[in-house]
Formats: sequence, C-alpha cells, structure tokens
Amino acid sequence: MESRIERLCVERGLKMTGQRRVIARVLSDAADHPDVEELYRRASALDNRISIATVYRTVRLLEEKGILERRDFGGGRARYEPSEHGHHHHLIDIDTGRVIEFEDAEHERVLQAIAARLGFDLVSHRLELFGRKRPAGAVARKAGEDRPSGPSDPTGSSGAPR
Amino acid sequence: MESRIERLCVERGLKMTGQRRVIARVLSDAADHPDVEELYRRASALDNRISIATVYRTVRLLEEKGILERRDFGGGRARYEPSEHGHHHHLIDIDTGRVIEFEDAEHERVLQAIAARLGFDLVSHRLELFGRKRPAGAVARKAGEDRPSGPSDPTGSSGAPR
DNA sequence: ATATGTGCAAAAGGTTTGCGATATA
DNA sequence: TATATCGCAAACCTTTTGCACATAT
Repeated sequence: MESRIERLCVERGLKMTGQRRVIARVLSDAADHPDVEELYRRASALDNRISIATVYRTVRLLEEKGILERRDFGGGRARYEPSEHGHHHHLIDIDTGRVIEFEDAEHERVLQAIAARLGFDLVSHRLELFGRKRPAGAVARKAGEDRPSGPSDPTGSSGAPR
Repeated sequence: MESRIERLCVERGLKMTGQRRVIARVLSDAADHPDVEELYRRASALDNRISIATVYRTVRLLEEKGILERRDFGGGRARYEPSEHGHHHHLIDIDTGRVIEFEDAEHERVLQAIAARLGFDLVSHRLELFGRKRPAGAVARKAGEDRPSGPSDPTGSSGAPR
C-alpha cells in the first residue's frame, strides 16, 4: 500500500520507481533520524536491488522537494527526517547518543526577537541541546526518541566529552 | 611578540614550534571564523614552511585543550574561533554568508528550562540563526562580523534558498 | 637525549557524478 | 518511445595518518 512519503512524491510529480518506492516506505516507517547508511540498510532488507548511490540521490531529491529535512548531529554524516513532523528541535544525550525531540513556543518567540534586534528577518534556525540525564529527581519525558548511534557533541561548547 | 593564543599554549605546556607560533598568531589576529584552508592561507603568508596537515593537527590540538572552538555553519568545512570570546551564538546572513555574533541571557534561561523539563542537565548547546537583512526600518547592529565565505543553510528548515 | 612535532603523500570517510543500461509515464 | 532513474565505479572533498626527519625542552 502507498506510504505517506510516496504519496507526497506523487503529488510533486516525481517518477515512482521500485527503488524510490522502497525508500519512501522506509522513510515513512522511520520514527528516528537515520543516516544514509542506515536508510540503505533498511531499504536493502526490503529489496536488495538498491544501490547506496540511489539512496543518496533520492534523499537529496526529497530534501530539495521539501519532503525531507537534513540534520547534522555531529559525527560527520547527515541524518534525515520527514518534514511536517511538526516544528521541533533535538536534545542529544551525550552519553548514549539518543535523540529526543521537543518544541517550545517561548523559545521561538525569543529567537524572532533576537533576529529583529539585529535587523534581520528570521528565515530558519538550528538548535540542538546536548545534555546528560539527570540522576536523581526524575521528570516525566514526553517526547519521541531515537535508537542511539553513538555519542557526539559537535559544538565543543562547554564540557561535553569528546 | 607573544600572541594571546601562544600564551595560552605555553600555559598548557604545549611545545612551541615555529609553525605553531605562526598559527597561534593567525588565530589571535582573526576576528572572524576561518576554516582550515583559510588559516593555512594566512599562516603561509607569514611563513611558507607550513603544511596544511600541521594546521589540521594544530587546530585539533587546540580544540582539545579548550583554546579553540569548532563551529559548523554548513558548507561541509569546520570553522574555528578562539574560546573565551564570551558566550555567544551566530546569525548567518543567508544572502551574503556574513556571520554576526550575538548573545542573549533570556534565551539561555529558556534552554536550561527546556532541558530540565526533559530530565536532563544541559551540558552544551548549539544555536544558529539564518536570516535575511530587513530592507526598510534599520536597527542598530552592535556585533562582530565576518568576511563572507558563501551563503549556506544547513538546517533546510524553512524557506532558506539553497 | 628524548619525546613531540612536521612534511609529504597516501588513505580514509562521506558524498557526488559520468556513463551505459533500464524502467517509468 | 522519450525521458528520468539506476547501478557501478571512479572522482571529489575534507580530514586523518604512517613514516622518516627535524626540533623544542
């Protein structure tokens, strides 16, 4: 049956090949932020007639079409997630590499204000938090999470382990 | 005379070679966020006995020592700036590639709160704004700026041109 | 004197691309 | 059938590394 991403592809007039259909399904089913290698692995499991070059080309195409968004969580490889996932950002657990999604309206307002103060219209922005799970007084978590793919901290900002 | 970065190197017990001294000077004089290629260019202008491998090694070493911070503004290459530059973030002009620094205390508080809500201690974070200069009602700018090195928007978040 | 740093060139790792073959609309 | 896509392998680009030589402490 037609996956959500496939439907979006058709809507934008993309030619649907077998490979593209498989990749669309993998993306539709992904609840995390896989990199190209991982997408290739999952797609190959469904249909082994897919080359990694096609995954690269497809992912790039879908990003241009606004269907996918590219993320950089450090580690040198791009990671992808479907757009229209709602507006959110990511908190990366520096010990496990797990990615937690969140959104925050106040934060968005603050950013708008900062840009305006500098004389700019805010076109887009990028925010990633790197944190360590608080040991004692636990607080409810209510966000999507990722399979870990290794700790990382591309900011080097302050005290994160390398 | 001894540059600021050189002094920091000595304090941390680094062996000061001629090459390292030159790179330290280039970094001390940099008011922007140069990538390795640019550092290599500037260092070579002062002393042509420097290889790009040494620049890579030095920049990595200084980052490990906490003297430099690595940044990723998109475009595939890492860019560097001295630490202790005060805590700040960057707004990238998507039309010109110019980088403008800013800081905002309220924003920091909001991030702390977000992490806490998710049950994490905030170790570090990364924030970049991508904006377009507002045409009419100009507002004072009071921040450092960069020589442009090409527009970029690694977020792909919303409407930024590619 | 000894541990470290350097230059060179090769290698690595992720991503892109040219080309002939193939499949979609 | 015309055109877009695919697979393969080579090319690319940034960054890292092995090795022999040079240098700071």
